[in-house]
Amino acid sequence: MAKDFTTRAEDYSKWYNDLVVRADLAEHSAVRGCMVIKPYGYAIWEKMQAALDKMFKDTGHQNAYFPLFIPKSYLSKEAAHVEGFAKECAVVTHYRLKVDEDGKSVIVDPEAKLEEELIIRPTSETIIWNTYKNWIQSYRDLPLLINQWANVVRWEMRTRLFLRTAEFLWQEGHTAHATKAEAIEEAERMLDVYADFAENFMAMPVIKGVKSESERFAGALETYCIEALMQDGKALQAGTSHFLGQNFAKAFDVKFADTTGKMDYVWATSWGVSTRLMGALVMAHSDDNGLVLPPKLAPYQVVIVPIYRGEEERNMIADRVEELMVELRAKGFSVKFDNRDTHKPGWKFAEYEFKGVPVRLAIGPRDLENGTIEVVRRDTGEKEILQQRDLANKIDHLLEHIQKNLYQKALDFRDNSSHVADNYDEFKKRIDAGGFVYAHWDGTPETEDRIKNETKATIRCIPLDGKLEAGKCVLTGKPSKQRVIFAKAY
RNA sequence: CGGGGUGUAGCGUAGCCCGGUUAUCGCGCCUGCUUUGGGAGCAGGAGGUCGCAAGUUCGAAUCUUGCCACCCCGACCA
Repeated sequence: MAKDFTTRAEDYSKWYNDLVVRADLAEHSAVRGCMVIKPYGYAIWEKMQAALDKMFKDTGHQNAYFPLFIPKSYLSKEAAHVEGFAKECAVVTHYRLKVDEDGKSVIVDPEAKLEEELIIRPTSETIIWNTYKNWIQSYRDLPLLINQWANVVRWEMRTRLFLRTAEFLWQEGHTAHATKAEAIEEAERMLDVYADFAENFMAMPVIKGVKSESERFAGALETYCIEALMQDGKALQAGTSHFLGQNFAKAFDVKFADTTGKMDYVWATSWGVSTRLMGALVMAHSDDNGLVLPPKLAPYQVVIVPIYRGEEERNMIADRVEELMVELRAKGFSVKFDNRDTHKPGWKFAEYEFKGVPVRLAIGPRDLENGTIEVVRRDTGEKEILQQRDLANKIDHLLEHIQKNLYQKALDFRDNSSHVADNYDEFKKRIDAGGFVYAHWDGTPETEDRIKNETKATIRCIPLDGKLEAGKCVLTGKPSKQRVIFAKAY
C-alpha cells in the first residue's frame, strides 16, 4: 500500500476519475458537488443494491417510493430533526421559467412563485410519516416495514467525492411498530444486516456500536452504526440505523389502536446506506495498481484476454474461449471476453487490474496446444498455469478464496491499527498515527468536544460488544465503565 | 463566509520574475507500416478565445487593475 495513493479520498477520486465516479460534470460548483456515476461504477452500485435488497426482503421489508419534494410545513413538525437538516436544504420557490425580454436569457418567472416552498428531500422521514398517518389505524397494520431506494440532496458547504456529495443515492428504511422493544429490535436487526453486508459482500470488517449523543441522528433516541477503518487510518461510518422512539409519530400524529382498543403512538426506526459505500469499497481494498473488488460485488468476476498473432489464431482462440465461457457461466460467474483487436494484451492486463476484476484468464497459442490457461488473481497478483479441464470448479474455489482473503487482509490491517490509550499523551500520539483508539470517556459532550478540538478525533462509536471495564476518562480522569472508539474520520 | 493556492489543447504541464519569430513538452487522439505471452516502435498528422475584461506598450501568456472559476485548509456533515 502506497501512502501517496491512500492518504486521501481526493487521491482516489483522481485515480478513478475516468473509471468510477466523477464530479466535474459542469463548471457550476453546486453541480460539481454532485456526481456522475459512470457505467462501470454504476454496475458496482447495482451489485450492492441487489444484495442489500434481497437482505431487506428476507427480513420482511417491502419497497415503496415517496416524493422528492417535501412541503416546508412538513419539515417544521419535528423540531430536532429540522434543526439537524435546516442548514443544508435546497429549496424550490418557483415553478416556471420564461425567456427574458432580450429574447436570449432564461429567467425565473416572478409570477410563478409557490405559495409554500418545497424542500428537496435531505431524507424522507417527514414526508413518509405524513403518509404513514393515513396507513396506520390499528395494531393489525403493524409492523409497517418499508424501504425506499432514492436520491437525496444535502447542500453541503464542502463536498468530497464518494464520501459527501451534494446529491447521493441511497436506500432509507422507515418502519413503524407497536412497541418500543419491537422497534429497538428492528433497529438492531438492520444494523446486523448492514454489518453482514459489509463483511460478507464488501469484505470489509466493521464495528457495530451506538453513537454518542452529539453524533446522534437529528430526532433519534439512539443511533446505531457500523464503523470501518480505511487504509489511510481514517474511520468511515458505513451505515446507520436509528431508533426514533415516538418522536415522529407524535409530530405527525400517527396513532394506533392496540388489542384492547387503547390508542397509542407508534414506535419508529429508520436506517440507510448510500453510495458512500462505493467510497468505502475503494478505500478499503485498493492498491497502487487500482481497484481491488471482492468477487461478490465485481461487475465481472472473470475476464478473459486472448493472445494471438493474426486472424487465424484469433478465431481459434475465440472458439475455445466460447466453450470455456459456457462452462463458467453455467456456474453463475459473470465473465467478460475482451476480444478487441484495438488493444494489446499488456494494455488489457493493466486495464482490468485497474478496474479490480478479481480473476484474469489469458489464453494463447501455447495454451491451445497444451490445454492450459493462465490464471492471475487480482488480490495477490499470483500467476499460475492451470489445465483447462474442470476450470469452472477451480475458478469457483479461487473466487471464494479471494473474497475471504480480502476480508482477512482488511481485518488484519484493522487489528494492527487498533490500540488502547490510557493517558492523554499516549492518546494524542495514537490518534496522530491513525487507526482506532480505544479509550475511556466520562460520557459528557463537553469532554468529547474538547478532545475533538484538540486532536480532531471523534468518538466513532460505543461498541456494542465492548466489555465492561472500570477506568478513568482519558482527558478528565473521571470514572468510566467502558472504552469507546476514537478516530479521525472522513 | 475566513485563510492559502491555481487557471496555457481532452488530461497533465513548460514559459511569466526579466514583454520580442510560428506558445513547450508528455499522455491521449487520427493515418500508415511493423507489432501482439505485461500498458509496442517508427514516421507523419489534427487539436489553442494562454480563465474573462479593460489598461500600459510599436509589441502582452508574460506588466497593471477589475472580475470570474476551480482546488486545498477551516466552520458543517452520511
